[in-house]
Amino acid sequence: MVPLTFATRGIACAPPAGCEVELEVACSNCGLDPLCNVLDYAGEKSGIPDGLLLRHRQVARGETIFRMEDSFRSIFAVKQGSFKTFIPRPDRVAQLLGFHLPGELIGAGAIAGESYPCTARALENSRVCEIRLGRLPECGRPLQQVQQAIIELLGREVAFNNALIAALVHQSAEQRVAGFLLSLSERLQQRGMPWTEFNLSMSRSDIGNYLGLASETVSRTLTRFSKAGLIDVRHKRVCIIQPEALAEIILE
Amino acid sequence: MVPLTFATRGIACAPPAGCEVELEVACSNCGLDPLCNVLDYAGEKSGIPDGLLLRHRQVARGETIFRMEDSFRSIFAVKQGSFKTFIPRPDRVAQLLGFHLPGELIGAGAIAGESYPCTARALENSRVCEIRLGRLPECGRPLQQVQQAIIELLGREVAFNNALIAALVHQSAEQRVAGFLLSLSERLQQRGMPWTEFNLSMSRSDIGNYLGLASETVSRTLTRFSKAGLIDVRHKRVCIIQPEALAEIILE
DNA sequence: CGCGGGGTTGACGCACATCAAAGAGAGTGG
DNA sequence: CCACTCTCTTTGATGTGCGTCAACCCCGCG
Repeated sequence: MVPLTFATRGIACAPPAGCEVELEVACSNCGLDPLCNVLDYAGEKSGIPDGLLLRHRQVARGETIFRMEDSFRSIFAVKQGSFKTFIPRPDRVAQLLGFHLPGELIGAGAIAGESYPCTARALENSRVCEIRLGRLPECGRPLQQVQQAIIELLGREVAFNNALIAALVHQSAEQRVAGFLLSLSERLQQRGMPWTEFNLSMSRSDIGNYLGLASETVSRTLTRFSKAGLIDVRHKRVCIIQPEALAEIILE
Repeated sequence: MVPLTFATRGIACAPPAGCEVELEVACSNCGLDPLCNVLDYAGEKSGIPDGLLLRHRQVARGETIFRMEDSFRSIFAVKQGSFKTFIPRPDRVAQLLGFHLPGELIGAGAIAGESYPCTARALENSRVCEIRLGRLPECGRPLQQVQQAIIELLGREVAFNNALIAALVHQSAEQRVAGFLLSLSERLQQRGMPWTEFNLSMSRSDIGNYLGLASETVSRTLTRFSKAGLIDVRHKRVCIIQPEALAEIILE
């Protein structure tokens, strides 16, 4: 069965000077790399209008990069750290839509519309690249190729969401949590980040909200996995010990 | 809360001669109308290469218009009848992804990829329009506009799926079934079809599979709604009596 | 007429939500 | 450095929504 992920993927940028490079996704591993290549951003500002590409903006933990209903301006790529996207609800607790790891895109869902359909907030101190998509025509690149890149990007997103829906609806709590852990691990691996041991930057209730479980259930399931020797959890730190066993659980 | 739907929307075609027109979606209400307009298909075959647009193909109940892994060729628009899309599973029962009503698209999720991610099967005797998307460059239309139309189409799909995921994961059986009924009704209304009374062309177990419920639960919930006077169900025929009350249920 | 597949209805059990309370970290201030 | 608080996490006890199993019903079809 398809692991629980949700996806949007990032914008290529030059690596920064003198910070923990190992925790930052390389441009070649960033989901927006294809788009950046089309735009010829790989080389330093080669003919790019100023302010069209904002590299490595710092975002503090808890800060939001856009809110629901804000008019659409940019797509963001996570370079470092992590984000959550959610729909604030007047009456009830907010509805979590997804988590975004290094190399992944945020805001792609708004491309077709006028405004962002959700709010995006940093789960930890992070860095993002930003492309002012509305100003793309200025850059003089062939629009056709840019559009093609966007279509492929959205297509992956659609395919992904379909898989996610199919997976989520029928799975037990154990399967969802196992899938969630494997999904995080796979996505980190895909972007060239450490993937056997990593941080759960989101809270248990965020995970529960995302998976449709109570936070207590998430907690219980994690400790059960830990006692069974499948993983090691200490606070927010997770180590995947037996990925095959987790995969087994998902398959029932 | 967002009602349960999933969406892809259709290709504009000329209405057929001498068949139950009231059960067939008008071109102006078809989801692919924007794309058709860009291609200038509204008028009869104005400069369209032969075989690029196939209008009003008959599809018998149970017939599949494409299977998973088939290489991508076309997007389909339902003109009449209904379809289900699903992922066949070797081990277990098939996983249902969605239902497609008149005016809605099928196969849009494959645009970015090489092959269809699911199988599409007619739930009743139906009619579809088909656009050979791979051959679009031949038509001489500005590719840019076509791409823009596709981007918007995919964007809607992404937004829709996000809403669906958010809704599905947290809802009770009653909320899911109520949302499902309202979703069907709204989608029919949107396409100018009869929407207070209509056919549930799919089986109870299809609905259950789609909503992540047992078919018995779907059945029980429907009869409960019926006894409460919210709807009227007789076999496959449904009449929505108190849409407001159903909407109320969804909001908890 | 009998047969078969989908639909309905009931009885029962379990997985997970809910409620409650105690434990553990991260700040904050003395 | 140690209290103190606040939030997040863990763990336990209890209730319930829905899945599962099983029987029966209804309708279409040969």
